Amino acid sequence: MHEQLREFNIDGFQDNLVSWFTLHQRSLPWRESKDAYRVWVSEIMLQQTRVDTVIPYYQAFMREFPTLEELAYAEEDRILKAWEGLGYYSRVRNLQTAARQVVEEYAGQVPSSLAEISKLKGVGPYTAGAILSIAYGKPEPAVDGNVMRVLSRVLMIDADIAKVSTRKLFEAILYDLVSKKDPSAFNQGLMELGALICTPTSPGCLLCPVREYCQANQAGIQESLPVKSKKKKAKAKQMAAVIIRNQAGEVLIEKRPDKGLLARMWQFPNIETTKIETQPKELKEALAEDNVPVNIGEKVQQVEHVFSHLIWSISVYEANTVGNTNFNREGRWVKVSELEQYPFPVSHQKIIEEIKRRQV
DNA sequence: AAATCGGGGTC
DNA sequence: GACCCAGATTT
Repeated sequence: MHEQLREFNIDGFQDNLVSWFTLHQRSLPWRESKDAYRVWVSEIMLQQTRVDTVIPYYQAFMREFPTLEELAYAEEDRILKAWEGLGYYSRVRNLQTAARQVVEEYAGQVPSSLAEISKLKGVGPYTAGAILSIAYGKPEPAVDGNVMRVLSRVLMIDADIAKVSTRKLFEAILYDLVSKKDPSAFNQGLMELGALICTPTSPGCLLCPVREYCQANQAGIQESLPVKSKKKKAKAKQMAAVIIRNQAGEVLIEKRPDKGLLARMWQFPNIETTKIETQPKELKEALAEDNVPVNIGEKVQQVEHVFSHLIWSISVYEANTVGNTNFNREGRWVKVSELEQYPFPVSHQKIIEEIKRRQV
């Protein structure tokens, strides 16, 4: 028994939590079935993403890719388009890689052992535990941000939840604490409690089904837990992007590199700059290098876009081709009406909106 | 262990 | 602005 659970009423805590979850759980689309593929997709989508944001994406995704096999062999632009606007796009590329793994190595059956499921691309400690407990009823810990907040308070633990070592501490505790009778309801109950009652600010302790077991509540310090170190703030990047039209009135788009930020999403040609004044000249030179001779026109838009670790400040210019072009990257000339077929990051969707505004 | 990787809701 | 969100991977 883990030392943090000495004198802790494990059975009472489990019973209250599972009963509360059974009675008060929200009706969510991924709770309609225990199918491992459906549970898996939902868990990947929910990583660092709110339930309300995920719901419409999940429903559309399951209509588009109803089975593991259909996802495994879909075109990459289709899966990125289905993820467009959700962020952390490597999630869906890893999900497809893993779906192929399951089809080819496990005959299409999502593995049910911790060792095997953990080998799947994009399936880390949390997701492995979530799928194993929810889809297969296995008593594995599933430690997400909700669970760390709830347990920090219940067991009055002040370790920094930003650290990996703290997540491991909670996993070790949960091996003893998780219900062996209903691991699915227990794990989902912990997360549901964190989402509905044991919230980051002003938790609803008066409504909490496990208040009698909560050491932080008894000490009156629930609002000061969990402890989490601050992350440093985002860095600003100045960019210049360009809407280039050819003589057919088409615009030039390109695919981003295979790795890194927004990998393999589409975008308008752009460069990083240091000075506003020289942006038109720098754009013209960069495009000439890529065999797209242009005349740069007016600046038509300023896009500010905030990521978690950086801020893009994009000046957007218009341009027209001069003579023949032979773009030496992965690019495409497309009609404005065709832009919506390609997956763009939100920052460049803002540019598309501006193009459409200026057309009407 | 720290940095990277999105986007949106909330206070 | 800062924080948070059913985190995983890379450096």
